[in-house]
Order: sequence, then C-alpha cells, then structure tokens
Amino acid sequence: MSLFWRKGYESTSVQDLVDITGINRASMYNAFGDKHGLFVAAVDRYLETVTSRRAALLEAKGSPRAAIEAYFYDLLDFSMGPGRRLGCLLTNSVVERGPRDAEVDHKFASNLQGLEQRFVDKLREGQRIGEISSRQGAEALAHFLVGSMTGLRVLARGGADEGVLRDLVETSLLVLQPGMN
Amino acid sequence: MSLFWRKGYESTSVQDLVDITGINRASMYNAFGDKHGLFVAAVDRYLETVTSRRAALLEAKGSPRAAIEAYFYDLLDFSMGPGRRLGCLLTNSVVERGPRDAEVDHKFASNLQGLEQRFVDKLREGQRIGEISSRQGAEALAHFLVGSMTGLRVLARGGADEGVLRDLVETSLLVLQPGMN
DNA sequence: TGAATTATAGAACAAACATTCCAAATCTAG
DNA sequence: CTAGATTTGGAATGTTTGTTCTATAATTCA
Repeated sequence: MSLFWRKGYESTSVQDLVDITGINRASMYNAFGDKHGLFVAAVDRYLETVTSRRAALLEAKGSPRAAIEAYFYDLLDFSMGPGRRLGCLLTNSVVERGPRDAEVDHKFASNLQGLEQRFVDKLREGQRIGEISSRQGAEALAHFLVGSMTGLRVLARGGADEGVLRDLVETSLLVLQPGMN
Repeated sequence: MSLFWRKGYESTSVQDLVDITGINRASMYNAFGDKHGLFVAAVDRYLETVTSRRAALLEAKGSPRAAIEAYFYDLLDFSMGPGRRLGCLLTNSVVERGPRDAEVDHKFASNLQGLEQRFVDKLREGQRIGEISSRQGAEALAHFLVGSMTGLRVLARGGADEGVLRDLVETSLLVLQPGMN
C-alpha cells in the first residue's frame, strides 16, 4: 500500500513489491491473482484504514460544524510534513489510471459519494440549528467541500507550501459560517 | 501532448508516440534526446497553448471579479463533455510522477505561483473598488482559488457529475462576494 | 504422527520496454 | 549538379516487465 501510494501503479514493479514486503513472488500471485489484484487490495486496505478512520470524525456527536472542521484539520495535518506529502492513494490512482481502470474509477466515485452524503447530513443538521449558513443548499456545499478537499490533497502531493494548504482549509470553512440569509 | 494528457507518462510508450505522430523513432530521439525530454517538451507546449490561453482571461481590463469568474467558467467548460475530462496535464503529471521528477515538480510550482500572482493582482484591485470581499487577504483568497481550481480539474478527470463541478465553481466564486467587512 | 495442503526460493518465460545502429533515401547549400 | 548533412525505415540491443514453473520446505489438521 505504501509503495503504490508513493510511486503510483505503473512505476511500482512486482519486483519492488517482492523486495519491500519480503513475500515470495509466487505467494503474491497465489493470493492476489496478478499485479492489478494486489493493487486493488492495497486501495481497499487504504480505504479501510486511512480514509475511514478520518471519516469517523464526521460521525461525532455534538456540533456538526465542529465535526466538519475537525475533519479538515485532520486532513491538513496528515497532508503535511516530510514523508507525508503523498496525497490520497485513491485520488492519485484515479488521476494516473483514470478511465482505463473501471475498478478504480468506481471506487473513487462511490467513495466520494459516501463522503458527500456524510457532509450533507452534517450540513443539513448544522443549517437546521443555525450553525451553518443556509445561503446555499447542503448538496451544493457538500460538492464544494469535496472539491476543496480534493484540491488540498493534490496540492499537498505537489509540494505546495503549508500556508497555501492552510489558507485553503480556512477559507473553505469560512463558507460554512452563517451570515445573513 | 494529447497522448501524455490522456494516458500519463508511464502508460505511454515510445511506440505509442511513434504510431500516433507518424514520426520516426530515430527522429524523435534526435530531436528530444529521450522519452522524458519529449515529455517535458509536451508539457511545455501544453502550458504555452492550453494554459496560457486561459490565463489571458485574467488580464482582461474591466471588472476584476468578472475576469476571475470568466476564468473559472472557461475552465469549467473545458473540463466537461466526452473526450474532455482529462484534467490538467501538469497536475496529472505531478500526481503521477510526484517527487521523482524534479523538472515536473518545478514547473508545477512555478506555474501555480504565476497563476496565484495573477489572482492576487485581480483580487487586490477588486477589493480596492469594493467588488470583492475584504474579509480575507488577497493572498489567502488566491490560495483558496488555486486549491479550488485544482480540485475541479481532478474531479473532472475522476468523472464527477457536471453538477458537482458547477456547485464547486459557483460556491467558490461566492466567497469573493463582498458582504459586511 | 502423517497425509494433504500451502508457502518458498529461484530459475525460466515471452512480451514490452527505451534506446541505438545502419544502410538507404531525402533534403540542403554552394 | 553535386557534396554534405540530415531524415527515414526497420532491424537489433539489452533491460525490465508481468507471469509461470518446478522442486523443496513448511505448515496445517485429523
């Protein structure tokens, strides 16, 4: 998972994977079928660990707006620092393999939609209690947040300065602030 | 350029390039040195044509806010439709080749910084004439716009629905709207 | 303990890869 | 028109790729 995350799919050879895992080549093929099968398994593992851990922040009871803010600041933390500027494995994969890998494409879409739904739930609740601006609909805000998050991850991988990432997060969160409706 | 844009660096073989251009292999190597040299030339060409054409929208006289909006809606148009969901060649390249290609990395950083500067200029002017909110500094807003734009391009490549992209653009532009300072 | 399943090491495979070479063809200057 | 340089087609290079094979070792389970 780490290797695919760092180097992408094509640049990671089976030999690299054998070397770094210490697992025999034949065992790998026996367990995963082929390189692509192993890759998909790695992406799944990524989603089960890294991504869903953070998504849990969106389930927190209490202030919906605080939950969303916690989510973004957690993402910000894990997007910076040496050895951490890897972006999102799934996002990177969909950029690299794009429309040529239906499995990755589908995972990306459904993952994004799942996250979007969690955002919508929190946003709606926040709007109901007046904690979040109602100038725009919850769906539009969720789409906006998903886009902003995606930009953050890609800029992080691209080596953008910490200040840029921070401004992006802070300004995005400011959109949620209620003003006059 | 088109092939690298569509398939990325690693998945595009020299044979593919020979086939699609009709140019002889030896001529290519003679002109560009190696595959990476050709790739860099393709990225340069991309920046000179696609990217800088759109950047020119930010030089328009008149309303600074209108210029920024024109930029984003142009980007939105060119990010949708069949055969157009390619994202940005430079962004895709930095995601795929990331920190392993210093040349790409540098181009990404300087291109982003150039765009950011144009944004800052327009934002400042807009703030001066009260057309753009002064709640945040022009730099922070520029960072936000750059992040939003990056997210848009990646989501487009990822096959996101048109409505998602549109919500992202509209909500991002709403941030510029002046309210109470 | 012993039979059956599974993992290992490492050689072997064909295909694809980026790159180079060479003789024939084409172009360019004087 | 012709000598010199460049471009072309296509074969050839050596490496790396993903994948499979075989015989041996380890593990599992009744």
